[in-house]
Amino acid sequence: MESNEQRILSVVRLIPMSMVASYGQVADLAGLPKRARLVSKVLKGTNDKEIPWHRIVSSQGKISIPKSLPSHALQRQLLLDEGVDIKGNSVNMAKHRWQPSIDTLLFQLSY
DNA sequence: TCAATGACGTATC
DNA sequence: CGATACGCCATTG
Repeated sequence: MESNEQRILSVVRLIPMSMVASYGQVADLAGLPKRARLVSKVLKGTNDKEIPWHRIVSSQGKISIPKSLPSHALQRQLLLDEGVDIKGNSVNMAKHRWQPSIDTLLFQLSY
């Protein structure tokens, strides 16, 4: 059986350049409703360079990492480098919200 | 056990 | 738009 962590990372890997998704959105797509906090926990603990963790923000488009942590500035910079519109610490969701096609999900996932 | 915690979400004011 | 309140849930101590 595939672990929840694995399913979450599988979804995050699908997010394309300059697009973002929310913790809750990822949880839902991974088949784990009400588990947004689990997503944050998983991302916090992964070191895999292939995982675009910086493309995950709150449902309001704000960077959730505390400003006191260095990774907050890092996420912000990584997004800017991809051409994402950010004002303050909020992403322009209307423009960058990720909308995966059903085909994308069926191809990459097995459920 | 149980209370506290957190890279959350939604509703209200 | 910012602040607060409360719901939700796995993890921690």
